[in-house]
Amino acid sequence: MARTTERLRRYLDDELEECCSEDVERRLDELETLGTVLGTEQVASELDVLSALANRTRYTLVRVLVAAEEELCVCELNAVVDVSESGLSHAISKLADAGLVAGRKDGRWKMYRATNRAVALVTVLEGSVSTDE
Amino acid sequence: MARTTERLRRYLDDELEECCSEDVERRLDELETLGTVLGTEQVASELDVLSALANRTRYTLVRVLVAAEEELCVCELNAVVDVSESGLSHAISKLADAGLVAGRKDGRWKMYRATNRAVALVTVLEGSVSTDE
DNA sequence: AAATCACTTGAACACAGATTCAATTAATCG
DNA sequence: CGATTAATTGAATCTGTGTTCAAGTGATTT
Repeated sequence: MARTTERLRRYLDDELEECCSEDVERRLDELETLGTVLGTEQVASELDVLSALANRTRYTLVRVLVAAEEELCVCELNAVVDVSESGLSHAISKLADAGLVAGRKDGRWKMYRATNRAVALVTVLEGSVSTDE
Repeated sequence: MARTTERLRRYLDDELEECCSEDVERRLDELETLGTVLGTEQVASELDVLSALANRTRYTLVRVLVAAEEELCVCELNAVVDVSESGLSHAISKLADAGLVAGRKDGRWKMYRATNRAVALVTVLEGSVSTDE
């Protein structure tokens, strides 16, 4: 961090014609603030969502459920991904924890649907990735 | 897959009063279609973006750059995350590959800014995670 | 031009995460 | 009720990813 502060000071020297240690302190504070505008808890929660989506199996499940626009049975989902029954269950469980899918029991079958959160994220991702690149 | 198909058949039996093997075939096709509406390449690209974001260090960098609404020097970014200089560089590199940040060299300093893609994703994530839960 | 500086790259290691197998729960069927 | 079925859970394993250390690049300063 000492190393970092030195370099930052030199940068600020460059940037703002002249610069005193107060300026460095102030800038460090500003940067600190940028990082903590939203609580750690919120960020942790967002990271959970991202981690849940960042996997081929799970992202495929979410994409299918969003595209389906209806709830699907676990046994149907089994047909779209290439993992064991158990692997599928683990995947769904992680998605449910992240609030990306929601389940409902119907007799001996279990139905899952995509949540609004999932729809919003998939939509933005599709749009963003297809347009600018 | 044989196992899967059997179960799916029983489910469809349950669902549609009666059901023949054609129905099962058709449903399998429908599910297949749902998964492949958008190309594999597109999905791979979306997964790259998600993987890039799904990490505390990298997500923090993106959040800070989005919040800053201006380009920041690497030496400034070094002050907001807790990794080595090298670790920071690797992180930025992965974000750049995913099209989430873009860099510009300015003399001996290097400046990075968040891309539109990053702004869109962070915005939706913040909104989605704070609102419905 | 040698030295310093800002940043990047590659290799190595250590840890986390994804998948599977085996066992378990909750529900229906005979 | 015992058996079968759908789905879940936990333990174990194996792969992949994040981080660091050491070395390298390109720019700037003296």
